[in-house]
Amino acid sequence: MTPAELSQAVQAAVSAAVEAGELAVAVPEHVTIERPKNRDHGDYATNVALQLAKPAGKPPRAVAELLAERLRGITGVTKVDIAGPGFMNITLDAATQGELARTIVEAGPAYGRNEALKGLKINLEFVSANPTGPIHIGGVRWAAVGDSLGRILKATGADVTTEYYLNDAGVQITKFAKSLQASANGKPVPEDGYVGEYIADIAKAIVEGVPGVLDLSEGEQLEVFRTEGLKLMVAEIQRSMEEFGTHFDVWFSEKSLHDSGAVEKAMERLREQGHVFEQDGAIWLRTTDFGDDKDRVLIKADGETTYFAADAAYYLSKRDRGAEVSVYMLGADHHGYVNRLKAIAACAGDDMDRNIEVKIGQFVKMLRDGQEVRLSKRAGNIITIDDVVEWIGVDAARYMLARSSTDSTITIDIDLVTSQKAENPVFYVQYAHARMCSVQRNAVEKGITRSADFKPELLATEWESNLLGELAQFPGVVAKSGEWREPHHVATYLEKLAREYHRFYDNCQILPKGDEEVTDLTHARLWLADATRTVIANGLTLLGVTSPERM
RNA sequence: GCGCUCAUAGCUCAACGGAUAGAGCACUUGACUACGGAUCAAGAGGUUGCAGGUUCGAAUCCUGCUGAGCGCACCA
Repeated sequence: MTPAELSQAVQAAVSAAVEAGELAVAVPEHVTIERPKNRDHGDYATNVALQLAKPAGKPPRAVAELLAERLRGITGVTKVDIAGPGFMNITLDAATQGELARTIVEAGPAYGRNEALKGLKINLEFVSANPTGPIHIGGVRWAAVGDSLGRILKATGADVTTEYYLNDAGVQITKFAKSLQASANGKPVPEDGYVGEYIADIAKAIVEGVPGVLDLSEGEQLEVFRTEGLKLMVAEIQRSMEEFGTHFDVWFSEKSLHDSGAVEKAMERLREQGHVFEQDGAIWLRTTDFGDDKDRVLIKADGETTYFAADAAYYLSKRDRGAEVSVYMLGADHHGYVNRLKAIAACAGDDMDRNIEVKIGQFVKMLRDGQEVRLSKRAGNIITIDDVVEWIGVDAARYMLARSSTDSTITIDIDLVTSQKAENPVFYVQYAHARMCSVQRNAVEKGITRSADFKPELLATEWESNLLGELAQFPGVVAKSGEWREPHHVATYLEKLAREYHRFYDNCQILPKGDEEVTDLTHARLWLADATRTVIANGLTLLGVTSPERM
């Protein structure tokens, strides 16, 4: 029996009590079933009686007693205790719990998928760093978190489009082009230009790829450096993302919004909604109607459209392409945009509490020898994605960046994460997987094939029970991560699961020792080990981390 | 000045408003003639920044304070 099934059973018990006239309450839509920290409290616990006590006008323990009586009649439930203020502690029999191992193995990669967000169309935009340089560490965090979130949302039934917004229009691109041009001509970097070896690399590539470029007039040259530089920089970003295992369904060009007239159309739509006005020769959007601290300019007095106008057009583009929810993942230095972005949605007539979500990610620090690392050879005073991959590898980088809440600033100690001796969370989880693969290899060597005749009731020790209980949590964890847009719960979960597996492994011999007989217990434990391997692999896949068979 | 985010073990981080706040690292002590010791077991380590409030119950929600990071353009 899974927690979800148990939850339904409790709901049914509430319904039955209501129908019997014993409880005058509305049946709750969700009944929380949790795994008690203290196993003396049973296999599962629910606080539903505490929640229903007030509306029912009865003491919590009395409500609990009504429900407990009904739950005790369910097959597989061996005990229902009432504890503390009114918790119901539920104990299942071993066979009912053990059956889960078969369910998981048979589901394979599908175990964990759920329908919590079934059919919801979500646009997930992340990284979106300016194509004027390599992706820096903040962008790397979003690549890890955003890509994982995309995978989790898909597993949760959502219809997700992942997207990278390329700011390929505007003054920063001109600055970038001028920096390339200066480099190609052996001139010093212009005021406020971009510095770093990558500028020289790209400039050189352009000079080699476009013969005669340096013979063109200054203005013609600049155009070549603009278009070619952009092309090369975007290609490099795409390569970096690809190598990082991060996939975007759409690379959306800001320039295309301007070129296609989408910006003008967007402003027209906002005007129809009544939030556009003119003042001091400029065109404004009255974002203060929806909580922004000042109104925003769409068209400057000189006739130029602003970046903000493109943002508005971009939001509407996402909407037009079917997104019910647009999720923006921004760095902490952009938190000032939250209100204005949400105001765009509201000004367009959307629900700013539902149709748009803005997530803010805090900064990442990297340490080596106890000192913060700030410098990158290739790009001056920033750490690039390639630096991170070179230092700690894709798996460790993705895992470490995705395992913490984006609300926390995080510090990654390069020495810890790369050390062969020091344990670290990535290897801890991966090792559990490799260990199970090893057991399976040994089983094959011994000629043991997991029997279809599975006796779940044999998985009865506390270690097996704990492991099964943890395995049962997985679909709920995935659903929660998706609903809350917080991938780190998957990592936290995997660490707990790996811990339970290692405990099981150390206390429960799976394969026969020496010339001992192969027993039903051998088979039952192989089912359990295989189920655990499946869940760890599924979880690591959601994080975009590999599941090695050997380490 | 205004606003956003954060503050949990020596360090890095967890904890749907729930029971005794948990892991890993580091530290102490044990366990390989058993499937991988990158593991396990035991120990030590906390006034959840401070002060109030809400309630059956607060690290979590509210208010104030302190401290840190960031942001407050007709820039992008």
